[in-house]
Amino acid sequence: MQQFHKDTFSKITDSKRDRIITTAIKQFAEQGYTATNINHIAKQAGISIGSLYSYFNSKEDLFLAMVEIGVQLLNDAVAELEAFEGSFSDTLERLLELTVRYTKEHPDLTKLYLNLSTEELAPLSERLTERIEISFHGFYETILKRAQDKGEIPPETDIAQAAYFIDNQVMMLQFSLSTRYYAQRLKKYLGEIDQSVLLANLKQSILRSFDG
Amino acid sequence: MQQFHKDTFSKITDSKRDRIITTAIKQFAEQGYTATNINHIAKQAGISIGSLYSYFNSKEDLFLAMVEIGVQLLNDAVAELEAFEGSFSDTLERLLELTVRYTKEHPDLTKLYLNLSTEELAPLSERLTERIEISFHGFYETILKRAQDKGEIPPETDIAQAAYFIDNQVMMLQFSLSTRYYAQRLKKYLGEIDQSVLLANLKQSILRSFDG
Amino acid sequence: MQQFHKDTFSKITDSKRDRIITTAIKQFAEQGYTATNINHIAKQAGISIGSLYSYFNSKEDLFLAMVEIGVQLLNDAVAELEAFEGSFSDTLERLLELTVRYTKEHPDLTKLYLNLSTEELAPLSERLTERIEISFHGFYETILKRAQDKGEIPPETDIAQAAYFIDNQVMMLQFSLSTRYYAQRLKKYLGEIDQSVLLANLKQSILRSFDG
Amino acid sequence: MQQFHKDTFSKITDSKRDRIITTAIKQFAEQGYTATNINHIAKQAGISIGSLYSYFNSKEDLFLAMVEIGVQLLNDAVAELEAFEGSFSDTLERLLELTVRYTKEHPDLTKLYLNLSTEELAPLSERLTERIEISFHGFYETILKRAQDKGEIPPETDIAQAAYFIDNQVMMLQFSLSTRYYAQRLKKYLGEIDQSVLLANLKQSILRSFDG
DNA sequence: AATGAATGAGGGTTCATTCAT
DNA sequence: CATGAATGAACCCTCATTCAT
Repeated sequence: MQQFHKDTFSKITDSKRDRIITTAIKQFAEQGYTATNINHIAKQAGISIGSLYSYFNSKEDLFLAMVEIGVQLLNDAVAELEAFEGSFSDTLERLLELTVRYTKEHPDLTKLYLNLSTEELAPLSERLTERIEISFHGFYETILKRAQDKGEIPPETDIAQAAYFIDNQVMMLQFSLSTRYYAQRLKKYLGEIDQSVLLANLKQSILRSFDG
Repeated sequence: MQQFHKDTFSKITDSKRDRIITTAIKQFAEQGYTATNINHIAKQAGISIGSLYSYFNSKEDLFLAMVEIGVQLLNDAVAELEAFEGSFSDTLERLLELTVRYTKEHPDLTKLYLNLSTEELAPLSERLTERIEISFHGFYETILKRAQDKGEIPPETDIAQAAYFIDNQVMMLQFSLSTRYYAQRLKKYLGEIDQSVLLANLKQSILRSFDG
Repeated sequence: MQQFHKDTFSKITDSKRDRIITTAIKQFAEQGYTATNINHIAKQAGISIGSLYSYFNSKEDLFLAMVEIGVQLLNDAVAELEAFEGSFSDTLERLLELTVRYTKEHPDLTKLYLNLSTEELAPLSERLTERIEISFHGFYETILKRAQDKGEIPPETDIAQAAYFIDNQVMMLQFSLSTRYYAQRLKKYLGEIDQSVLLANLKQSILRSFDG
Repeated sequence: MQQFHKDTFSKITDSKRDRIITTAIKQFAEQGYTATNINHIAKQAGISIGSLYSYFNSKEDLFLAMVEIGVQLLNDAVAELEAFEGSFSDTLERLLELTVRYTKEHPDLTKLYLNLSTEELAPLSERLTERIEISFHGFYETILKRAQDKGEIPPETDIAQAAYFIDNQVMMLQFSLSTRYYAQRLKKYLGEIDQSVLLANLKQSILRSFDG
């Protein structure tokens, strides 16, 4: 599988690598791909531009490498959750809590993801196709199938579609928790709502949508 | 209320205005705000840069004017729907159909909207705050209240939250219908699904979420 | 003798002509020739750009016409003074007073003149050569010759040079009274000096320079 | 104390730095601030625009840096003169000679200075306020005080004003020696005068202005 | 005569990438 | 390997001038 960074990037000190990652992700997240200045990233990360180019072949690769890191983080978190054995309702609750925690810990990654989903970056996102979103997708199918087996949701439920609808809500939740625009939109709809109430209601709404 | 174009823009021929609007929206939608070249827009629209700047004070204003046009179009469509008097289920069906139609007719506007929601453009979107999204917001509350009055949904339903969750699904639907990234995501979840099936299922899922 | 405005400029209403003159002189004076925008002048003067170009062939001509008007104003003031029959000392005093009055009434004209003297505008100033500065030059020679005849200054005084040195001081006085830079310079040298004291001392200094 | 160039400008080869300085000063001097094209300066100095912008943050800074260099040159020259211990008359003579020499060696710097004094550049000149003109100002006061102590000029002489009047003449001399406009003006007053005669007369005129 | 929309070359500045040290 | 100076195409925007109405 292709990698977006050169081998040298694996060999540098953790501290330097972290500085680059943190800085680059932040800049790309906040300014978008085109408006972000690679030279500024290097300067702010305390390395030379030459070095940056010895770790990544181009701006594009740097960007994709950063996205990949974000995806990996999410993958790890979800994998942890997949092991959880509880009722469907509890799993859903944990999923939402995890989503909130992940998004609050890494708000820049969600912004980055939103940027990536933009038409401007479709050519870039296509270079990522195989790797991205595997995580949640598989997870949803797993827990839904399990719930179906346990009779928690009706046997006639179309699992793929259910997974898709749930993911829609989860994604919008992420956006709402990390970007100004969607936060503002949420506020317009719900005012200064308590987060736990929102999560509880979202869970109930999802659960109910399986009834019938 | 503030306007983003200069008065001169109202005075030019419809054909010229349409060429500018179509070209500008397309470029901004496909390339994003920063990567879009104002001079290219002018050339492609068949006018001089000087003229473009006599219609709009800046790239920013041009962009916002284009977004406003998109919002207006959506407002008009929704207003039409608001007059419809049918069952909640039928109204929902019409809403989804309208969404599909609008999105397919104006895929660039949805892309534009996605761009606008990006953190990079938060400063711009804040210049629009009052105007945008009013349309759907009010519409949802109206039809939900009406449904509640008619006993089609439970009296204890939190209308604001229901509206928000529905809008989440509708927005994701729009993105899925107009941007490569979300289309790809939908395909990963659902394969080459028939659109009418998707809509029917989405409607059922939403309706069920009110039961309980 | 060449004129810098077209005939049409003579035919418009006084009010319109005055508005143009006031606005143009102010802009040129404050922003310099190159940085001044002709279209802005037209707008601010309440006329169309087309009209402006029907009065003047070019930006250059407009500028020169404005300078010419300033020179004419000064000529008139000096001519009035030339008729004065008093002692050399009194004449000098009146000259300085006149200079102050003229400069305070028309600070923009002095700024304009300073701009004109700049190397950038040498090609323009050369188009004015015959007309400009005639006024003061002749005036100085006249009063100095008169003073020499009356025995107020020594017969061996080189009148041309004396005139030149006096004009130097008068010009610097004008600059000091109308431009920020020279006002600041004066303040550095003399602090918050009373103007009448400055004038009195300048007169004395000039008078003394003839003694010996 | 603030500096107008970036650190990089100090690190380049002398030859390159000199080429930039010479070219920039010449262009600014001859065309004025606004009409000067930064890209032309770069090209003529044999460097890229990008490089120029890596030495200076903006056109404004480049301009101010050039002015500062001129001021420094003058400061150095004056400092040299301040050490001279001779009669007041001899000192004055040396001052005028120095002025002539400096102005002929660096005619562009005087033109630059004239530009700077223009109202258009008042905002820029204010960024320089503390540094500029200190040189001559202090020098005049020093030599005048010394002359007063030695009884060469009357004890009641107002030194600040005398300094100011002398500087006026010295500045006009500089302008006359380096700019077309003031050279032309001098010619109108004095014809094709021998320079040494002019200097001698100016010195006498100044000296006489202290008698009484 | 008056208008002001239209033009497009030109200007200050940025930034991804290269390469000599 | 690391550095950061150097490059120059490209971008947003301005403005003197023209010309159809």
